[in-house]
Amino acid sequence: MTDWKVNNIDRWIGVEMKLRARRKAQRPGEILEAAFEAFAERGFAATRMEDVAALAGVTKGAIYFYFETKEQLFQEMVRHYGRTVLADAEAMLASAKGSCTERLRALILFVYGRCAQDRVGREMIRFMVAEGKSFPQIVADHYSEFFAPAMQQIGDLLAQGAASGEFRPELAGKSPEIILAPMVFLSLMRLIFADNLRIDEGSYIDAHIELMLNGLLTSSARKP
Amino acid sequence: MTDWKVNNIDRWIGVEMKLRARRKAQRPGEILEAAFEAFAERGFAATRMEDVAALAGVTKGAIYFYFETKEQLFQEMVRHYGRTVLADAEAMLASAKGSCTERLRALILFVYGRCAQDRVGREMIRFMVAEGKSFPQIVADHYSEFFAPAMQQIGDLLAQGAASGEFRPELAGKSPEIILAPMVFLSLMRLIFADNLRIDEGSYIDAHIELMLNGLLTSSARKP
Amino acid sequence: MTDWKVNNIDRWIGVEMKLRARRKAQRPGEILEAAFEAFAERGFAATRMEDVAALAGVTKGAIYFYFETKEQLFQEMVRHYGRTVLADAEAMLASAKGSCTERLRALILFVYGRCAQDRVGREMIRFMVAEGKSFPQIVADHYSEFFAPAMQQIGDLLAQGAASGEFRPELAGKSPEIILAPMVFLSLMRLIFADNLRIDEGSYIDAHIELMLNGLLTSSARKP
Amino acid sequence: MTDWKVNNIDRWIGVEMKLRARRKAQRPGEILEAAFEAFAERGFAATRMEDVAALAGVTKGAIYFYFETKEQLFQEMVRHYGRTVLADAEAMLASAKGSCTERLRALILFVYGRCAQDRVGREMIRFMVAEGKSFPQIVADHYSEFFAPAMQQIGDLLAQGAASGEFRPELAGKSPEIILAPMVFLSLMRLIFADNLRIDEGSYIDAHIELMLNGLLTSSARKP
DNA sequence: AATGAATGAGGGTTCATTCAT
DNA sequence: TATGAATGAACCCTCATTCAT
Repeated sequence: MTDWKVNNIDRWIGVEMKLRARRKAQRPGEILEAAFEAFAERGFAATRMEDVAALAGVTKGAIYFYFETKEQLFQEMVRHYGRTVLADAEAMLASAKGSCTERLRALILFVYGRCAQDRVGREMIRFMVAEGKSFPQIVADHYSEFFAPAMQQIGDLLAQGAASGEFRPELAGKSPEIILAPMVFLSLMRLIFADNLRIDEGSYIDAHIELMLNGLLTSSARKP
Repeated sequence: MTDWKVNNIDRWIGVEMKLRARRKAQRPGEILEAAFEAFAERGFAATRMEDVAALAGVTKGAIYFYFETKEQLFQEMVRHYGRTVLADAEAMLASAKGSCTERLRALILFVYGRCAQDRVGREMIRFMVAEGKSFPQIVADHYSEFFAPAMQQIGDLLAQGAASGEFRPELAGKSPEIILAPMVFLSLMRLIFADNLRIDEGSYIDAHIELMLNGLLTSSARKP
Repeated sequence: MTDWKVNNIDRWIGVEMKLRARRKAQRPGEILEAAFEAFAERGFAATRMEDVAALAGVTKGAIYFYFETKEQLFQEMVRHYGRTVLADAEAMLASAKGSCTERLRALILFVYGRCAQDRVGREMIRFMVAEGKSFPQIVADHYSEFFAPAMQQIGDLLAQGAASGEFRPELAGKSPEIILAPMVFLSLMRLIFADNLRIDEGSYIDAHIELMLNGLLTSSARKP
Repeated sequence: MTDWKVNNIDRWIGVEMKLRARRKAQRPGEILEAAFEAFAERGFAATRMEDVAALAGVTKGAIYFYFETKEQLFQEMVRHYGRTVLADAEAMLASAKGSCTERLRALILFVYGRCAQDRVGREMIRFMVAEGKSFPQIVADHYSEFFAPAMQQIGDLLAQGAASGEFRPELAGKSPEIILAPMVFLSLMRLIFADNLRIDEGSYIDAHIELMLNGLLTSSARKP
């Protein structure tokens, strides 16, 4: 056996091991991605483990090495994709400067980017609507981890604006959800009508912001 | 044989006949109702024909006397419950009087009653979101029969208001969807969070209307 | 009420009653015909009672007024269509005149007409082959009522021919079935290949008869 | 732990491994065999996949790992069992020596062995008769792959015999099917009457051959 | 770690049969 | 007599899950 061969085998083994190790570490993530695509496409009940496996490039059995059941796979997938949103929103808001008007405008734009324009955020809504009844834990988590804090943040911002005289106090105190509603509405329309929806997103967002600010601002805070 | 027996048999026969005839004529409707409840509860794929049958008080086989397949049952159910909404909206709008402001307020309140507060309307949204990809025809129908005309109506009303000087023209022309968005948002939250949602509907609707009108109205049209 | 009306009603009733009476008497036969067509087309198991009913111009329930079960309907149908064949053969043979050669020729031609060219006779073979295992009684009946006596008849005729010096005795005594085999073979090919079978029936029958007689006849009985 | 145990475990593992590997490779064949038995016994429609599975020693689901549908299972089974027959006939005929008379005698005997005495060949006829209308492709295949070439072969042999002066030309040219008909007839009788058929096969075959040759041969070719 | 053959429970659908009308 | 709505037992097929390899 020559040195040449030994060296090459060693090198091959090294490469192979790294590849396998990397693949091994990535497998769960790949499966979660595949699960997202599959469940988003056909819903929980109509998706077969084999669909997920095929998308992930593995076979059915491999999934069961990482996830106990189809239900657990779904739950972990939703949790995986639902994690990061809120933290970013808080960071964004904390670093934002300027008047409450400017910060509200920035917040709305930020959430558009995260929830309406990002497909993942949109599909989360679909999962909540379509499968929420079968997975109450997921819904509860989203409520306490995302929905309630988000409303709280907007409420706080509105209260600040009312205190500073920027926003009309009789509106700012009520139902902060209304501020974000048009964004969720757009997400929903995209979920339902997909490419058939003919809405110019730019002007939709502009109209949304202008209408809200127009309605919220006190006379003195308005531009002349 | 006593009078008692004769009378009771007669009565029984009479009742029975009426019941039979009545039930037979009502069967399809009863099955559609049961299908609505079952599909709304668990989604299309996870609902068994036996669930529907049990809810309708018949056996599995009986459903197939009226509906060819599970898919057809679902489609006819959605069509059945989706039919009447728009006609009413048109009638309402045609008969409405007063300024555009008043008519817009009336329209929003009407749609709340029909889509957000009525469970059927709400579940229709769920069907669109959850099963739309598997039933594109249903989605297409709802787009052309409900969504597009509804947007058209609101757009017309806004244009009238702009022409009459009631609404700010730079807002009235854009994205009429935004006007209704908070209503759809409320429906969606109810679909997802059900009884966990702590929103006072009355003040939510008030805030919605006030904010929208505040945003839309020209300075001269505002109340002093 | 006028005479005119009375007379016409009477006449109508009379006609109607006759029609109904005639129909009533014909119903079982019509159903048996329908059963023959349906069972011949798709086999016993794959034929639905509704198929039979539709062909007979009645509804499913009506069949059960005349026949207890699907099995009984099938059995009575086979019995109905299997009845008449043998009696005719005997009559034919009894009245036939001439040499054994001529009578054999006549017998073969007769059976061709009854079994190979007649669709009913052909389909009987299909029923025996396809459903015989599930209806052993039918098979047993056909064996004792048709097959065995028919073979007996041919055997007798062959024996007569051997005794009279027309037929070679070493062949005439054995396996009379062989004489009729080509006819059954033709039936079978028609059952299987239907219209795809390109066989000239006339020359087939001629060849059959000539070959058999050639084989059977003694040198002295042959035509010069 | 004793040697005894070690040895036995080893042996068990070895046997088991071989069994598994062997069984896996044999599964499709085993299922086809089971399908043959089941479909031959009860017909296509009346046979349940569970029957086939039980005969094959697996469960229902396993069959669907190898065959898409019941229809495909049936078709592949028929194709599987229908394959080899004709090739052998050609080989046999090519290698046969002697006069046309001798070769015809050999051919008839060969086909008896393959079609009448072999149960598989017999049941093929049943499948054609009973299920041919539902599986026209199978029938077409058998016509072009088996029936037509077989008739061609016999026709050729008869023509040779006529050319060589062995066979009477006026018979040899017509309907070669007649030569084989008694064999098919015997198959058919066995299919229908099974064990109730009292025919001595040996003398039946003798009679068949003698009668045919007697009919075919020219005076000069006959034995004195 | 991964494969994939195999299981078995379950669901959609069919259809022989019944029975009130 | 005849209808046809309804039943309920099967049957075909699917698919989550397991496990020997």
